[in-house]
Amino acid sequence: MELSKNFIAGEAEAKWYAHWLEKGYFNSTPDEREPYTIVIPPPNVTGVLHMGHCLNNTIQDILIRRARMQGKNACWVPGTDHASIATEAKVVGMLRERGIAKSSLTREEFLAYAWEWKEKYGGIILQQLKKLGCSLDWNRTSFTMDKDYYQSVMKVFVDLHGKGLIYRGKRMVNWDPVSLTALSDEEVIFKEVDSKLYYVKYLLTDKDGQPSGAGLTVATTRPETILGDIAICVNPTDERYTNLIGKNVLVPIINRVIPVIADEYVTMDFGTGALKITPAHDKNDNMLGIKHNLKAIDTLDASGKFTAENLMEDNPSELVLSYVGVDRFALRKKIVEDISALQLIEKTEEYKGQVGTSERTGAVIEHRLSLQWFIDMQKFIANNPEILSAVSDDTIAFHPAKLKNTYSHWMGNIKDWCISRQLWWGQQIPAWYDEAGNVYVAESLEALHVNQPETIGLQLKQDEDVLDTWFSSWLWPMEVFKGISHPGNDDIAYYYPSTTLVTGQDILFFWVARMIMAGYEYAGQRPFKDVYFTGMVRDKLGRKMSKQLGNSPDLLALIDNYGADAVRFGIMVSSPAGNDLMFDESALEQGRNFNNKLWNALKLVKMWEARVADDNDTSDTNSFAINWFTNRLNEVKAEVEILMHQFRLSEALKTIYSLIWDDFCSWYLEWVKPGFEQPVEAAVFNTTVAFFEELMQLLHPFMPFVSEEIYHLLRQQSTDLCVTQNAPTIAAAVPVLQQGELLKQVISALRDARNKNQLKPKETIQLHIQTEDSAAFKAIENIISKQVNAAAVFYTNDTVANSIVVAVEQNKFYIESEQKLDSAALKADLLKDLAHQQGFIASVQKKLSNEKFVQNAKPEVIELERKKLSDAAARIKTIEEGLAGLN
RNA sequence: GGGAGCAUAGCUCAGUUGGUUUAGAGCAUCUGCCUUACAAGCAGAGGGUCCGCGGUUCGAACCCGUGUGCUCCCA
Repeated sequence: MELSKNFIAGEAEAKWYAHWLEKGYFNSTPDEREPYTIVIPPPNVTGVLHMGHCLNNTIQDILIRRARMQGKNACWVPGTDHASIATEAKVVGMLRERGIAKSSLTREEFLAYAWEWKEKYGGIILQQLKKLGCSLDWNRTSFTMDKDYYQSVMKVFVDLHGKGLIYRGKRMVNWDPVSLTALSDEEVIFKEVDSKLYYVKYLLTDKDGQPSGAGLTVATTRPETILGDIAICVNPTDERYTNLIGKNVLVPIINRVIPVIADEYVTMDFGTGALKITPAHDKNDNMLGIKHNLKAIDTLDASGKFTAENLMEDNPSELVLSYVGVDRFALRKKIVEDISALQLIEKTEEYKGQVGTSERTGAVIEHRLSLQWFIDMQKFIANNPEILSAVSDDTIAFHPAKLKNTYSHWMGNIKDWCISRQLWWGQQIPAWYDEAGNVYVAESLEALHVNQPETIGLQLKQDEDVLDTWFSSWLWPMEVFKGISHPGNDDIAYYYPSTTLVTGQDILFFWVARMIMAGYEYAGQRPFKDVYFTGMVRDKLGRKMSKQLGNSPDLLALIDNYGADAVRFGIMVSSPAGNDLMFDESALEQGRNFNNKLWNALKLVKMWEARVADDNDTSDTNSFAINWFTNRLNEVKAEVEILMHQFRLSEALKTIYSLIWDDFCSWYLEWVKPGFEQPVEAAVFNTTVAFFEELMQLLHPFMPFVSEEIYHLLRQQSTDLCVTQNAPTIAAAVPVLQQGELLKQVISALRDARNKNQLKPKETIQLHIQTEDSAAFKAIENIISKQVNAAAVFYTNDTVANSIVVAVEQNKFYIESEQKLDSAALKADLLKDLAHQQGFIASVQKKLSNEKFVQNAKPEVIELERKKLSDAAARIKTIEEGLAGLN
């Protein structure tokens, strides 16, 4: 069969993926084998595959394919997340383009559009994962809004509510005035922005409440909230203000009389040391407001526009009423102007401050008081102390382990989790209100009527809000096996807890921590044994990938250009565990070149097929080569096993790459390669094919397509590589490996000497070997002469005059050639080496002559130093002989 | 403001309880080769104040202190 010039990735990918699916290799059902379970971090249902997914899922596929080849029952569960905020934003955007406003729709109409959108775009991302070669059990595809899943979320809400872990409360929340919803702390991104610090004067009042002329200056970045001020706060130890504590001041424009109070919270050296308190619009102010029992006056509505609704007690002036409906940023300007007109702005300073923005819409968030549902996290953790201990004692092992600190630090400072979102797309909160405002919680209205018959006949209205997306995805490792909706079923009993979770560091708190919480609360055990955290994929300049920068490559185009295996190789070879990854397309090129290298090695072996010798003779040289590679392969298999166990995937791949490219192709194949059109020994051919198969097996989890293709082209196979079980690893024989290393060193040193002396590759040499072990060299002299282009090999006990001398360990090699040697260059080279050796020997001698070293160091260390000394001395002797021979 | 981490070749990174030749790999660079598997290749080479300073030790890239620079998380 004629093989194409290069490996054609696209054809192999389509062919093998379809074949694997048809054979059902990726499907798993419980049996007597040990399970190896991974649940995919569910991507957003309407998302498309990006580099982060590529990294993440390649890693998962490597782990799951390797487990499958190790005889485990490998189960990798796919699925998607309904992603309430992101998806709703997309649907709203789509409707806007069609000229439909969300506000003109009923909830049911909107949800119909959303489902339509989901049916159309949902799952595209899953198709893309197939392109990457991901071996997911597609029969198990889950979605966080599937009927059972939805019901399990309801069940958990009701359960936690019943346990007193969920409460409803008016709290200060992060409010996104664009999407009109509360955000959890984790959804707020702090950005540094240039703003201004305004110094505003509040006039002191006399006994009659009239302005006394004197004033108190407050520095603020948010003058638009001034009309909600309820107090001025100073530090009680601040001598500048002690006489003012207890006095009253007037709020500019609205002329509300407010007190000056004292609290240690206030930093004396920020601004003027006096802080205005606006409990409705700032978290810290709110905290102070509660402490000092102050009223909160809300002056901004849900969309961040001014409202006078709560100002009626202040008899608002026409000026104040003119602000109604003005957006917060315009309002800031207006109020500054108006206070300025009252001559109450003392000065303005430039200020760099941190501003919270919404992760989804980018809008500057407001702190806003609103009625939300919360989970009492302290209590939750107190009920399940394993949430903390499991991570600290490695019951759940984090890779890299440094994230354990981050986890425990976060857990130690945990805040209650706001789980309600003012959206429609998602699980609607299962709470109903009667006309009197009483709240009833139940899995459904029917359930409510059954549980609390007194509610029958009441006018009930369900809570408008939905639950935070993470309130459903924290159940993922259980509910993909229907562990919540159908407790105790065969799947959950077999697959849970899952083996490894692979996810991004950025969702450690959002998701990983909460799955651990849910795992202990609802399954009574850890949700996974190991967590492998990936870093962020950045571009080669270290920038985050973003649409604005346009530095986010189109993954499918990359797969088309380089092939899926090359993409997998490229992303894995440059991905240190847990660190950010600088993505560079040249890594993919390396992957494609590797494919090609494999392909060419295959072509060589296939060429031999027609020329296998009839007899069964095997030369000593070839026996040596085979024996060496057998052991080298065993050595690397053991190394890879350790690396995989430590989740050092990138290093495992590099190790395999080097084994194939360097040891197999550059050394082994060259050693056993017959001369032009010469027959190949039967043993060489058969063993080489077997080696090649083992190499493909080792590589398969990383590069599944090219390995499967080559495996089948090597010879007729009875099964597929994808499910071929690994043979147990055999310990390598060290002496054979050492001999191989010596041979490589000799060849490299001789080639280097040839190169330095500008001997043309085609020019043959006479090689003289001076060694104490000529028998060892006789077995491999054919390899040496082939590799360094020697016409003849001699053994000698003496220096060979007018030759290039090369020393490797205790052995000396003399190169004789027709070409005249450049003795000056040779001499310079030898002198340089001599100086290096002498420097080295001096440092070793210094160590050995140090009595304290000899007394304290371990015997084997001293022994080693002695060996270094004798090796170096021998080497110096050789160099000196070489120098003498040149003169 | 609080916490965590990082700094090794031009770039990206290894370097296991402190001792395995005065530090390794891949990529990039340079030199020579179109050698019948492979120029998407082959053979070789050069390149480092292990961030600075101080300390512990017989011995430090590794441990301790300190300074500098960077990154991330939290407020």
